[in-house]
Amino acid sequence: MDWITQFSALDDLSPDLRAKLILQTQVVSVPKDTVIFGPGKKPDSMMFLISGSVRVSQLSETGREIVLYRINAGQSCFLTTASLLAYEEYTAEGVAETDIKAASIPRSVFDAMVSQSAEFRHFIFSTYSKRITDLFIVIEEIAFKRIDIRLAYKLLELSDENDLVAATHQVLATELGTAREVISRQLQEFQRRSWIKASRGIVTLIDPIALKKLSDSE
Amino acid sequence: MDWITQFSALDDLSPDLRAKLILQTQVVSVPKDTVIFGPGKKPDSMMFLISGSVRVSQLSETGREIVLYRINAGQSCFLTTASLLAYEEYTAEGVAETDIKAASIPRSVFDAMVSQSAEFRHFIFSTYSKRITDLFIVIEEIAFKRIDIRLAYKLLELSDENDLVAATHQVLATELGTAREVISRQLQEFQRRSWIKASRGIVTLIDPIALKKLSDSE
DNA sequence: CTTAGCTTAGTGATAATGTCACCGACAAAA
DNA sequence: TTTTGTCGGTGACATTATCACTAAGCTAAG
Repeated sequence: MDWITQFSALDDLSPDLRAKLILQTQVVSVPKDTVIFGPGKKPDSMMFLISGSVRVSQLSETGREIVLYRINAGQSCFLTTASLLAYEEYTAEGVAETDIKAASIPRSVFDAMVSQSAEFRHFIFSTYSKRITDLFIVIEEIAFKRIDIRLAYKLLELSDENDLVAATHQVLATELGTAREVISRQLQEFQRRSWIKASRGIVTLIDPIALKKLSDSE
Repeated sequence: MDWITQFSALDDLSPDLRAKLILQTQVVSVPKDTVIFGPGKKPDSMMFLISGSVRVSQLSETGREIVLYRINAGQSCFLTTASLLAYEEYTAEGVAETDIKAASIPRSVFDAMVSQSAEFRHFIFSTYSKRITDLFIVIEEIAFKRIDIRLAYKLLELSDENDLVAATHQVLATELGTAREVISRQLQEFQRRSWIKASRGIVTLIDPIALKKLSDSE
């Protein structure tokens, strides 16, 4: 199966370039929880994610952590790209959140594709642009938004079709870059208002409307 | 005078591409304090900064603001690039901190250069990479570092050869994404310890060594 | 089944940071 | 010289972070 079909942004790639790209890349599988890159672990090729998701977070010296964004299927991992192109060191870490499949693209092939295909260029620059937007949003939120608003938003984001959030307080704290105790206390407050029901490792949303209202209140 | 000489990363550009680039770009002058791009103000071309500096900051709905990074001479402004390439809307704002000169590059010329020159590609990707690193650092600092440490660092960064910092408390607050009162109180504490002398619009560093020591303390 | 050991969550005390409302000091312009 | 706007100071209070500890729930080994 041709992995490029997963990348709708590359639909318009010319047949010969498409063939060339497939020929020169390799599909790799990586098990869940693998550290793809991080401090002291340089990626060895550029990754285009075919299935699964990768969580990218920033680590602090003090052991705290904040989730920056996620790479989903059909997106390229711009940190592996940037890391290989610009020889910069990053302090961020990328971890496979699920078992993943990715196309591994050598530097030289990447460079050739950028040179030869306007579609490929557009895809790459769009990816960069999207990530930068994500980072801007993270900055705005941690700098200016109240933690209860951010938590309400995150609960809605992480909830499944049954309004369940399978996450420990610590995981939620990491998502928002705060401390576990802060999350525990906020969840107690939400529970007191009957917006959620908290149990070990699971948060049940009872009143998602109320949470939505809070998360929207600037 | 050939503006490309200001961009050492483009030294290796081939003579014909260099000539082409100069021919197809326009050098523009922009006075200090001009808003180059921002919410509701899209840039109309990509900018390569020849002289001066541009301050890029993120605005919040509540009127607060945080400085994300600066573009200096010899660097390209990747937000104008990203904005024109990816049609994304950004909430960040770019302001000329000084009178500036910049090379204005049309989209089509940019695309052609990326296609035809490996050196140009490298320059562009390096710029992107550098900015992302800057944003990572900002996130780490606002999420995990104490404000006194960040302020000490910023004072050292902004001080001139006479250990003077020409900035109001409000400006320092914006640099760090915090409130003026917080800065006022921290400066009072620094002054109490005889590390600085504060007067209207000016901070004099009396003991930069002590400030350095604080800013280095994890 | 029971208990030991680990993970997860709860709590009080205190520190650090942010917010609000206001005041006074200073400086440039009228 | 008066007015006006910018800048900085302050108290009261709210929010968030940190620290040290306890307790509760889950799992697996004895």
